[in-house]
Amino acid sequence: MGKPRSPKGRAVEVASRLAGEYPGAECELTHRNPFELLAATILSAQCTDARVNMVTPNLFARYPTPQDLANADISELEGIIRSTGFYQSKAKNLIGMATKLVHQFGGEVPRDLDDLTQLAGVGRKTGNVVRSVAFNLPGLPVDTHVGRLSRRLGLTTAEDPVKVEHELGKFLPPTEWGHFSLRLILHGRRVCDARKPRCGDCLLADICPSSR
DNA sequence: ATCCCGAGGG
DNA sequence: CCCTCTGGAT
Repeated sequence: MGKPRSPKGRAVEVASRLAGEYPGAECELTHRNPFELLAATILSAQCTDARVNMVTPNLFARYPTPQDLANADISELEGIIRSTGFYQSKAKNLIGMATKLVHQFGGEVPRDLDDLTQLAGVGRKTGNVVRSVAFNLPGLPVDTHVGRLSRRLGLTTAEDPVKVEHELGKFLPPTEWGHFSLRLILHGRRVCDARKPRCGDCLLADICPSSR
C-alpha cells in the first residue's frame, strides 16, 4: 500500500495500525461507575494517570456518592487529592461538580456534552472522556498526547485542542473516536514521548513527517 | 528545566 | 488572547 499523502489518508492509516498494535486499549483511570470516572478525570489535569490512581481509592471510599462529595469538608478533600496538583481548584471543582449533579441532574452523570461541560472542572476533554469511556457515546478527547501526536503525524497543524478535535473527527467515524484517542495516548506514552520520541521503535515512522 | 489524559478567569 | 493553579517524575 502506498504512503498516504493527505491528512485524512494518514489518519485512517494511523488508526488502522494503532488498532493492530493496541487492540484492547482502555482508559487507565481506575473507576467503577460514571461518577468515579468523572471525578478521576477532573483530577487528571496536568497529572499522570498513575498518580490519580494513587488517591482515588481513598477519595471514593470517603465520598462514595455525589451527595457525599457535595457535602465534603474542603480541607479534608484537599488533603486527599493534594498530590495530584492544583489541589485547591480541583477540590473546589469536585464539590461544585457534585453539588450540581445532585441539584440539577438528579444525582446522575449527564450524557450530553453541553450538560457535562456545565459542571465545575469539566471542560471539553473531560466531557468527551466521560462520554466515550463511561457511556460508549461519540467523544474524541484531545489531551496533550493526542494534540502532540496529531501534529507530529501531520494530521493537523492546529494548536487549539477544540480545532484538533473537529479536524480529527472528520477523518474517522464517530464510533472510532474514543478508541483512537486512547490509542494515541498509549502510543504517546510508550513511544512518541514529548521530550525524546523513539522514532526508531515507532510503527508509524514511515508515514510520519516528523520522524528522524 | 520540562512535562503530565486542563480548566477557569481576566 | 493571556495568565494562573500545583505536586511529582525525569
